[in-house]
Amino acid sequence: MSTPTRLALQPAVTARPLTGFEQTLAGGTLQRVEAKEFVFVEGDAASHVYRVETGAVALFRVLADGRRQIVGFAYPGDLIGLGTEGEHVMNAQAIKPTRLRSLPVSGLHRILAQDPSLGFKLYQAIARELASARDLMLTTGQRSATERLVSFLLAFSRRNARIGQDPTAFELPMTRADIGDFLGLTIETVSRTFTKLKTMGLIELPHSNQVKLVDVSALKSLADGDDQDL
Amino acid sequence: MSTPTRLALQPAVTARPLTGFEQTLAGGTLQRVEAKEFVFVEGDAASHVYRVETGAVALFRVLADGRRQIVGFAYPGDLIGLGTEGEHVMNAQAIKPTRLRSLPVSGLHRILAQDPSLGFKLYQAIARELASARDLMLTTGQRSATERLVSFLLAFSRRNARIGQDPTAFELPMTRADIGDFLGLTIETVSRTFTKLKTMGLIELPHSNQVKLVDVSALKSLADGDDQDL
DNA sequence: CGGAACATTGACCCATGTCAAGTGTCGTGG
DNA sequence: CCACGACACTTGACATGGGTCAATGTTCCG
Repeated sequence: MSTPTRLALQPAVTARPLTGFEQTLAGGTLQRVEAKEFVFVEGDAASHVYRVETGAVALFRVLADGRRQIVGFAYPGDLIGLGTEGEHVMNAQAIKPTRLRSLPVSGLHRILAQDPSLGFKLYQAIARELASARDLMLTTGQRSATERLVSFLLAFSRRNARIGQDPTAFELPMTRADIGDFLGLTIETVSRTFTKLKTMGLIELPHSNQVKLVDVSALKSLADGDDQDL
Repeated sequence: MSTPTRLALQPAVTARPLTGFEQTLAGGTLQRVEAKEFVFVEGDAASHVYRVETGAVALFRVLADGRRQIVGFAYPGDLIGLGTEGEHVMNAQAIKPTRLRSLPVSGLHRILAQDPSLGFKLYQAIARELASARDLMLTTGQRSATERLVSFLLAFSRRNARIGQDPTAFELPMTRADIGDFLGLTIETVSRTFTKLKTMGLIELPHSNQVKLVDVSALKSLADGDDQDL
């Protein structure tokens, strides 16, 4: 699990941008985290909230026997560390070189006192987070490896569309192992499923981390069920 | 899926009691729902928040091919309908005769204006909800049928302990099908796993819905990984 | 150039899904 | 009070998707 270079602290929760909160956070401290460095680990005191500026962070828990469940990835604009008070229940580890802006929770409380509407905004932010957690449950719950991986790729595509980037070609910041631990599959199954989609002509893989969606509608019908955010 | 007797409306989210909010809700309208009746369905306008007084409610989504993913059960004291604005993304169906107290969302907003701290309370309530959704992901993600079912039973046990009831004997309000759709297993696997636990002498099943935990520590070690709330 | 980390591929096996009876249990109507 | 039907649960036999173990390929970086 590599060197847990702890950096800071707070309960784990991703969330979409949060206007109003934004300005405040803009004043926060900017920090760099190398790939594989931890932002915080389970049990750390929950003292800061972070916004990812560049890079990507994985949020996960580890079971007693070492299996790892990634509960989400945080990309630029996402918040991590929102959630419980007290101790972190989650680990947050950068999966590539990442810049974060942090705000101490104490500061958050100060702002809350000044701007009462912030509480409601936090509530909305975390509600969105909950929705995406439930989407993952849906994805993970009773679907086949192919359905899971395709849902994952389509979620990526949607995210790209939202931020104005090419929804049919993107670079995956995470390894097969990360994807597997996110979707509840093994590395091998993830790999085989990628190969299968490639063979079916639905995607192309110029490099193992670069995905091109060739037949989006076929992919959509493969994903079948609902699936939304992730 | 039986008669969808719609009753009311709001996005789906369970949550633990919520002091302060409590009094307000106490003034809400009390209503009865029969087993299998719907409190709200996907697509309904999200107009009310409910607190379960007695009974139990299942929250679920349905995939295109008919598979059903239950994302949570709401028991007495739990709130449902907190979450998104707009339309429900979830179905809420009583699994036994249930009494609910409801508060229109408009009322919620009015109170929010008067009591700004409520926003933060809502935030905390939903954060707890998120934590339990993530626990379910953990349970569902990469664990065996036995681990899943045992985690489920232990979560029930913990809930009972919390509300001052016997943590070693309880009645399950839901069917095997419900449990299966919650844990991502088939009815048959759920049934077989119950039988297996019984054969191993870890539980007793006086009736199929009545569970007695005989060897809790053995069960705990079977559940292995973390698991918390559910 | 060499080694480490990641990814792919193959062969095999097992847990769980699927299909199909069969067995309670409960409520209703005769 | 019994008989029937509906439903939920259990159990068995079989099929299969994906996990496991192992070998090989590829990419990247020192």
